[in-house]
Amino acid sequence: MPELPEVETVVRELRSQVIGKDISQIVSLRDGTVNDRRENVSEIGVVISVRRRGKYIIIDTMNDVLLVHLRMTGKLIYAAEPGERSRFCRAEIHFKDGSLLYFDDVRTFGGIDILQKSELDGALSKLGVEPFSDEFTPSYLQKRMRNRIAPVKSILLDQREIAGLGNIYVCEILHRAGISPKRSGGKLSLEEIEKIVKETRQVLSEAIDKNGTTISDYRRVDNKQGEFQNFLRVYGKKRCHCGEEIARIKQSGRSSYYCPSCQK
DNA sequence: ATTGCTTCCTGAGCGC
DNA sequence: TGCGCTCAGGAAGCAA
Repeated sequence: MPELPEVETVVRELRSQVIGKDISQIVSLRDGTVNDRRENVSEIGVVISVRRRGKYIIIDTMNDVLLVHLRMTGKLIYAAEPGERSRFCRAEIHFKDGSLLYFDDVRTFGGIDILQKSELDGALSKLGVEPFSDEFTPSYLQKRMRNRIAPVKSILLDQREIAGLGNIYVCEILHRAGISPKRSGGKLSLEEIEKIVKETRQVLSEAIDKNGTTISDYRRVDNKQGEFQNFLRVYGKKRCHCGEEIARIKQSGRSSYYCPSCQK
């Protein structure tokens, strides 16, 4: 499930593959995957830059902008020339030099929006702070947690509060911070909030260094897997390093893994 | 304003 | 071998 480290890995790899290339066409192989929201449909143009905001991939071109979200099972796979499509290929981005990006997506939740540059800010306006920005401080998080009765797990997953965290990394962050996912956000001490901020940056940095976590579908642009799945401490685990059995509970429809002994 | 549930989708894994 | 069931979950939409 691509979260910030996986999307960041894809963005870095896309930069080295597609910047400077001229888009010839975008082929939609399934209704709903590609959404062209421009008023005037014309040449998209050369790729100027590739960026990330939360879990969104932003591909800036000369004339427009492509906003890609991988959701659960989306992948962007580079090929120097057209070959056999995967069974789950939903779209293709073709370049004038003959190379292309396949957009594969088993569960079809992901998509590619083609926007006018002026629409981009609006499309991203609801997203909260970036974990690596200066705005993500204990004081910011404390304000967002204040008086909240919702579990800290749910608040950290909310993209309007912090952009980029998903189920796997929130489980890992709370485990490293020693905080139970069941705790109400409003009941956390400043010291605990400081730990969350520190461990968020730490876990995400380590995961980016390992090119993300491949549990099932996530792949890099060259179709390789990430390696951080080998360093997970709690997500999908049976036993904690302390010897205690890892507990698994459902919180708003998602699995939370935690160690009842290490996380209070 | 906050919260939590439902929905979208399809493959994998499991019991029988 | 194959059927039916459950599970995985990001985020929008909606109801309370």
